[in-house]
Amino acid sequence: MVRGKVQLKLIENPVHRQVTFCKRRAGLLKKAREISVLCDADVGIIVFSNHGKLYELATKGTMKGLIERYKLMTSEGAHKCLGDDQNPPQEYERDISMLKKEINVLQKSLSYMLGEISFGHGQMSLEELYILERHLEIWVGHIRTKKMQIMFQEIQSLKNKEGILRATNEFLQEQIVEQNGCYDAAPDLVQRSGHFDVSPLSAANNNVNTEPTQLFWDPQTNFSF
Amino acid sequence: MVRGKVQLKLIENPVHRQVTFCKRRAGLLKKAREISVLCDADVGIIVFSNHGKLYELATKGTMKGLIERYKLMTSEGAHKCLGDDQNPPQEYERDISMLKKEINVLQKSLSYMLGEISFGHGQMSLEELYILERHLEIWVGHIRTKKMQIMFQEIQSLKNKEGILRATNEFLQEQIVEQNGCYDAAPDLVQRSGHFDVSPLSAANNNVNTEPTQLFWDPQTNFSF
DNA sequence: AACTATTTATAAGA
DNA sequence: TTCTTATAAATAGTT
Repeated sequence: MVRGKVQLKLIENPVHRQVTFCKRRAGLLKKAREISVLCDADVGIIVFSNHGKLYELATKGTMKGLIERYKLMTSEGAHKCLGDDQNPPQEYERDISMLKKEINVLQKSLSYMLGEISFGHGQMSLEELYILERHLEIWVGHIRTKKMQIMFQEIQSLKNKEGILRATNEFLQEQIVEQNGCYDAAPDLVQRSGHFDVSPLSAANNNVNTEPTQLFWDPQTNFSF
Repeated sequence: MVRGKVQLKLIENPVHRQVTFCKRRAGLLKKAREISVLCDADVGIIVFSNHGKLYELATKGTMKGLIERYKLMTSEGAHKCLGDDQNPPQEYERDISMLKKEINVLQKSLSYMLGEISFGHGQMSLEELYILERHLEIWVGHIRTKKMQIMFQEIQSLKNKEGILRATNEFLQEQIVEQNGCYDAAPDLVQRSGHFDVSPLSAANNNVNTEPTQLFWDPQTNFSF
C-alpha cells in the first residue's frame, strides 16, 4: 500500500526501481493513448530505461512520421533543409561515439547492480570485495549450469531425431527389399553416422563462434544430471 | 465531478475537449517527469493537438539528442548505403553492428541477472551466456586485483607505523638508560614482535570474518607489484 | 481558476 | 510476475 506521499527522487533499491518503472511506464503510455483518443491529439513517447532499453509509443501513424513532423515544426524559421540523413563521414563517428556511451551506461548499470546485490556502492572494503567476488563466482556457476541445461536439451532433441531417422531408415530399407529384392540399392548411411556424443556437438556449435572446446569441455563446469 | 467511468472516445464538445486536453497534457508531462526522476529514465514526449500545435518534453538533454539516440537504437544494424564502394562506410557499419551486438548482450545480461534476483526467467542463448560468463570472470579478476591493492596499501602503512614505533621505542629506551642507568626496566617488546609479513595480516584480519587464509593467499590471485 | 466527488494510478505486501 | 488493497493522485464536471 502507498504510505505517505511519494518522494520525488531516485528510488535507490534497484528492484523497487525496476518494478516502479514497469508500472509507471504502463501508466504513462495508457495516459498517452487516452488523451490521443479523447482529444484527437497525436502523441509520441520515447522512453529509455536506465539500462538503456527503448520503449516507444506513437498514437497515430509511426514514430518516424511523428519525428519528421516534429522536425518540420521546430526547424520552422531558418534552418537548413539540406541533406538530412546522408552525411556519412561525421555521422558515423557520432553514431559510434553515442553507442560507446550507451555501452558505458550499461556497464555502469551492471556494476551498480552487482554492487547492490551485496552492498551499496562507493569505495568497497576488503570484506565487501571478498563477498562480491564470491557472488560473481556463484553467477559464473549459474551461467555454466544454464549452458549445460541448454546443451542437454539439445542432445536429447538430437537423440530423439536420431531414433526417428534410424527407424524410418530401417523401414525404408525393408520396403526396398520387399519391392525389388535388391540388397545393394540402399546404403546404410544412418548406421555409419556418429553416436550422440559426437553429432550433437557439431549441431550445437552453430550457436557458438569462439573457443567451442572450452565451452563444452571446460573441466570446471559444474552441472549434474 | 466525475460521473461514471470516462468514455474512451473523442469528446464531441470542443470546449470540453480543449479543457480536457490541457489538463491531461499537464498530467501526462508530470507523469513523465516523475518516472524520469524516480527511475532514472530518459523520456521524450511529443504532442500535437488536434489544431496542430506542438507541445514537447525531454527529461534529460534535448529532444534532438533523444531523437538521435532513438534512431540509433531502432536502425537495426544493416541499412542503406550499399551503392557506395567506399571502404569507410562498410567499416563504420561493421563497427556499429558490433557495438550494437555488445549492447544487446549487456542488456540481456542485465535483465537476466535482474530476473534471477527478483523472479526467475529471461532466456539467453548459449553464445550470450558464454559471453556473460567471460565478462563475470574478468570482473572477478578485477576484484582480486583491487583486493590485493588494498592489502598492499595496508602492508605499506603498517610497515611505516612499525618503523615509527621502533624508532620511538629506541629513543625511549635511550632516555630511560640516561635517566636511571637501569638496563632491566624496559623490556624490548618491539624487537620481539613479528615482521611485516606476519603482523599486517593480523591487523588486516579485523576487516574479514571468513576464510582469511584463502582471502590472502589464494594462489589464483592475479596481482603483481 | 478553484473546488470536490469520483475515478484512476500505484506502492507495498502476499 | 500477478493479485490485492490501502492510499495518493488525477481529473470531470461544476462554480
